[in-house]
Amino acid sequence: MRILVIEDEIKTVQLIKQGLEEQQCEVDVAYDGLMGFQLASRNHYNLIISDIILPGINGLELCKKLRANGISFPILLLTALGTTDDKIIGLDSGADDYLVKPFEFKELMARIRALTRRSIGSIQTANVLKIADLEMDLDTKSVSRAGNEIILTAKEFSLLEYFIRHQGRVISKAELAEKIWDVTFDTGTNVIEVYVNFVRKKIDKDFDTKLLHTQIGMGYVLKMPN
Amino acid sequence: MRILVIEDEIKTVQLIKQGLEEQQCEVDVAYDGLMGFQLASRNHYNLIISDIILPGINGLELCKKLRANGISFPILLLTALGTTDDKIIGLDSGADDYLVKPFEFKELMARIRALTRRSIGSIQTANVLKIADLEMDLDTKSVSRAGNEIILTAKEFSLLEYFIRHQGRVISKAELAEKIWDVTFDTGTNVIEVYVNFVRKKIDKDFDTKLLHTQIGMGYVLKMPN
DNA sequence: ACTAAACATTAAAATTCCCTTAAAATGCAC
DNA sequence: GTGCATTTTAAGGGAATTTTAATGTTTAGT
Repeated sequence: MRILVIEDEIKTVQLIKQGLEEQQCEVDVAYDGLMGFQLASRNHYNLIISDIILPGINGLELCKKLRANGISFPILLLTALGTTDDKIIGLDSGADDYLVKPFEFKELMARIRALTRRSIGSIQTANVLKIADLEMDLDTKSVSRAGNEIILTAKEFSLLEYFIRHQGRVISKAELAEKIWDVTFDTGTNVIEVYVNFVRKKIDKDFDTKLLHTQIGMGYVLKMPN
Repeated sequence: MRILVIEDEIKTVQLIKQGLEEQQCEVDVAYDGLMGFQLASRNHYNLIISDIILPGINGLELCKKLRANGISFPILLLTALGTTDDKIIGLDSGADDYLVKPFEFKELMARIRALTRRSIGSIQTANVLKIADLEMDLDTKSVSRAGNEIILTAKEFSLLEYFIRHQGRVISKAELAEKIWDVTFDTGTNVIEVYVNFVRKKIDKDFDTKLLHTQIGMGYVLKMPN
């Protein structure tokens, strides 16, 4: 776990750095906003902890700059500015969490765990897409509904995957043709209808609540019925 | 944006639900932990807001159960339990954020924005067009007025979409023929009148304030009456 | 108030869209 | 190449949508 701390107050830095290192984290420290920005741009971190009041660029501008540059790792703002409006400005400038000084160290640690859980978890947890009782495991390429295994062919799998990833959205045949069949314009074929029928037979036929619906003239949706 | 609120205190629910709906969020409500779990398992949400003290399963157990079941959308715990240890327990049971009651509503909204920013890969918009209490979701191709769902066919949808996009402007039949029916000149048909009638039946008939008006000799306007 | 034009409404006709089935083509392993 | 599974094409039928057409109502101008 790599963490960047941006803070000019030596005492706070010491406290955080020591605490984090006890949890086996690698900690980099920047003492002003510019240095923080440079470090964050050049290296990959699991988390940035930043003060708002900083020499050079302040923490809010730093957040915005980082986000504008496409840097997406979690940012926790840690500051003495404690009014509700301060918090709103902080969060809206791109931070993921906001903790007001003085704080208890164990709360900081819990918030750090919450923020970093995702990035770590995503490596370990299985790659499973879900809607209602229908599950799709992208690693094992297996699909099941209500626990019953469903065997799909490659095309059927791609099609269903696209539907699950865009569940709730009505997807036009033109879009499916482009994304699943890689054809840009209609070639007067009905493959899509045939494949929707195949998928339906497998995921919906034996079940009461149908998931794959057609909106005539618009496309298909995968969703729970109302 | 779909949000699930799990809370047994009616007043708090009212406040949150109303505030979120003003921001064009779809809000589902569960009044106890079990119902919350069932809704969260069956549907896809962008965020769950849950109280800790709940009838049935409490908020902490709910978090753990949801995470154990592979449900990964953000959870915000909202509770009166404000000690640091409460927060730590909450965050460590799988929640992403923890807000102590009483809170200012605008802080809740800012935290919601921060939590959902990520999951909405495309912040670009929830893709909703609106006029008065009439809403049109371009993704789900669904339309509602004052919360009541309205089913439209493809042509009706296109027509209404054109009206909403150009609300307040008087649109001639010639323009509609060109934009919606792709014909450049009049073929002595009355399809447009028929379809305006269809749309009116669905969006205006059951409501007091009519939105789709005709300006004889000029065309149609979608607007609030004066 | 009367008339012609513009629009609204309704029902039936025409068409499009989609589902389904089966057969043909393709790809793949042996 | 043969046989099997997958993918694509083709065709028929049914239902929902779209259009036409006929009739009723409102509006604007005289």
